[in-house]
Amino acid sequence: MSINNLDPTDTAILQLLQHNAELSNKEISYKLHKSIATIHERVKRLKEQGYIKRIVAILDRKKIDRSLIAFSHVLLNDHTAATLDAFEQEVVKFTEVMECFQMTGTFDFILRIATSDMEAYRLFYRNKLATLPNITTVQSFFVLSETKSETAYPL
Amino acid sequence: MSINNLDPTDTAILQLLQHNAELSNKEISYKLHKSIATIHERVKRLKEQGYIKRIVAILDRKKIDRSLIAFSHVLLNDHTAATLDAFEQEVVKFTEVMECFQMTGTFDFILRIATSDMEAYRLFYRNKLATLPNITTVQSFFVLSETKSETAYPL
DNA sequence: GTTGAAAGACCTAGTGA
DNA sequence: TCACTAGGTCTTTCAAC
Repeated sequence: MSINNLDPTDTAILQLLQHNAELSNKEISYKLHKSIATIHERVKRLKEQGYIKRIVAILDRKKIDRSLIAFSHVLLNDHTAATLDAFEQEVVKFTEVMECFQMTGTFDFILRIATSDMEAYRLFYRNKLATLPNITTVQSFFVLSETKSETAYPL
Repeated sequence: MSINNLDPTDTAILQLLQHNAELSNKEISYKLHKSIATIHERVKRLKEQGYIKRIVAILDRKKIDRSLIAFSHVLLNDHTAATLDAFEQEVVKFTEVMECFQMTGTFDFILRIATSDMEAYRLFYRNKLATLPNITTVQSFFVLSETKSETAYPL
């Protein structure tokens, strides 16, 4: 449940793999002054126990035509479980929706939307998001520039 | 520059690796009905050309004591280049700041903050974020639940 | 751009310390 | 946890198509 299950070696391994999962067990063992067998065992356990959810390739979104990122704040008509569930169930199906969080505060959801450009966002908004039932308001904010974008948590 | 440089094989490789970068060239070659050498060559090129920025381990943030995610909207006093640059330069140093985007609209930056709990967020806010110069307002929104969180862009 | 083959590196499980 | 072993798999290169 907690980070307290992890000793300094586990933590160091996670730290390394968060930044570069192409490191071989051999390279990690060298960096951490441990045997290959130890690293192999640790990594296997960290995956089995779910600390490492998956290993993925991070792409340059500008090179694959996803230059525009928008954050959209969605407010629903009512907050019954049925309405919330129905919205979540539908919105996650849209491929433009990279993330969906239910929030505290003055609105219900934050969506992170990735599209090629403003026109593509407009089409997404008109033809997909705005067609969902029970939406009161959608407020959209657009990313001008990305100052920091990190997938690795400090440990 | 564009996705148009990519043929269907490249696209398929990126699609696979975005979801699971542990796939071997052999497994990919089997899935795509190509030779191992071809896949090897393609992946190498996709990395060299920057389509694949890096391969990383995605951790379960709740297991490593980063249960609370906040989105913070920051408005600065003025919008001179010097003020914007100074803010960016300092805010990215905070390890709690996972992402920082400069935005269009009614505020200047969106930060995604990861902390262990509300008390840790309070400390971050009081001792780090609020100490930066030229901040007019900070509005914070907290994640109740994560409905979707995807690193893979559709291709 | 693609292929098969071949050498070398790596992974993985097992043993014993 | 470590060192060592050994079989199997994967990576990487290259000549050839």
